[in-house]
Amino acid sequence: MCHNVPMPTLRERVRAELVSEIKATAIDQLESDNADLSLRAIARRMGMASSAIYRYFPSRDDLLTALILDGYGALADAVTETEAHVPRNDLAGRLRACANAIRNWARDHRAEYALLYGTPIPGFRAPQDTVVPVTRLSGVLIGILADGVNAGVFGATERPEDVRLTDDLSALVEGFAHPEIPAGLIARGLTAWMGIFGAVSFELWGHLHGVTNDYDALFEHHLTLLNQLVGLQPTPSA
Amino acid sequence: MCHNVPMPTLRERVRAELVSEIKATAIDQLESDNADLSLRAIARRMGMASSAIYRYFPSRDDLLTALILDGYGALADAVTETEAHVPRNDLAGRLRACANAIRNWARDHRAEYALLYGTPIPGFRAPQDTVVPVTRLSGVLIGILADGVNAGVFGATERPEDVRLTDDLSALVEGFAHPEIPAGLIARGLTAWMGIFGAVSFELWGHLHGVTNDYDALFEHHLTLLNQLVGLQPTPSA
DNA sequence: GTGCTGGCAAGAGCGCTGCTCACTTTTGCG
DNA sequence: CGCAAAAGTGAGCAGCGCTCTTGCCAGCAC
Repeated sequence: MCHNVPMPTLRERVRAELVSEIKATAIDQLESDNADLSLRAIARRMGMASSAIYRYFPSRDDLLTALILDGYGALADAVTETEAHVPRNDLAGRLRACANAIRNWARDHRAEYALLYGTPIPGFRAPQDTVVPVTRLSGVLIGILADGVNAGVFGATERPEDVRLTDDLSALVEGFAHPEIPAGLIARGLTAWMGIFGAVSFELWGHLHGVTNDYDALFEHHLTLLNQLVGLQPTPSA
Repeated sequence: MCHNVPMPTLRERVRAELVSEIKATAIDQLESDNADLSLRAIARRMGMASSAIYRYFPSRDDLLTALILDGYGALADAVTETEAHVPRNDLAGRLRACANAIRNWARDHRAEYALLYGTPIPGFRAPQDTVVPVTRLSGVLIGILADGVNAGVFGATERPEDVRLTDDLSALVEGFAHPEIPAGLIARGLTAWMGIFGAVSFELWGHLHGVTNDYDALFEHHLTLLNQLVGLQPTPSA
């Protein structure tokens, strides 16, 4: 009865191994074929009976939900890792790094990005489970804004706006950011945030086809505009 | 052999009727159930054999393509119609009207919006066919920018940027807009455009859940920010 | 009016899917 | 070693997209 002691049985270890192999195969199938994933195809590729999959995932939607959860985590990892390498006082650079990390991760994991930020086809995507990694991701942006408030970057230009945020978000901001971030600045951050994901989705879904061939340059310029929209200077110190 | 004379045979008329009834049933099914559309279900609901559908649409993807095409047209209609009711010199109001028309249409046609701007699941979405209504939609934005250039609204503040647009887009701009629109302004318009669709998608796909309960206010403020980003004053004359 | 032809509908059928269930095999603990 | 729990199997059900054969029936030539 080793309850909370993380001593995995060999059974449990091989089970976890198989679980992640199933997920890897699923992502591989999603990524290669643009078709939707098929449990039977996964089982076929893994050399096991299709019914055996159900020992590990009770349904196809549960597999998808697991993939979505992993995806949010992986994206948050990529963003935090990239953003951490930027000097803390280079606020604009940090936002750029976040946006580029999101874009690069999305381009490298098209299918997963589609799962996260594409059409939420079925009825799953349990919000209770995804809230943790999503909070982790948005926390990076909030951290940038908080540091900017601390540094007095936005100071005089910002005036309170009429956007009412939920108590959840207010609590989240309070939890993440030590200083108080004015609601107007949060709103500007949201505009930038939605602009980033809008641009990434537009690029990936082909809505920029025929607009430009240099997606990198467009995105860079996009970020410049968004940076000055939230009130961040290109390079404050360097 | 009434070739180009639009004299529809009674056969052709009832056929067109049935085609649009199939499409309506498909959209209804997509809208009510959040499931993906099933030709058999459509046939079942219309009281006909499933194989009969194939007389009108050679495949399920062709039906989807037709729906996407109609969707782009309907969205372009809604936007142009709404934008036309705004005084021509109220450039910011026209952009607001476009954005609100997009958002309202998306909220009223969730499934169709998902088809247009969600995950492009299969391999279809023939770009050759969708280019016309898409051009019609983007032309509205270009028209606003062109009128702004004519009025000298953006004048001094705009400097050339390093975003290289495709020849296609340049030709499109030339075709639509009589004056020359600087590439930097086009880029700003694109940022606003992607910001609008990003916000609409975020709202519809539930990514603003727990952020705010007042989506209207957030979107309005979002538009204010985007308007001042492209350099449009709230109300230039009124 | 009769015969024919071409579009329309129906239904069986193929291979695929998610999923269930009865069953056998394997595994690891007591 | 014995045995229960877990893992894996294969048949089977209902649904799907799609095809093919069959039959129906309106409209035109004569």
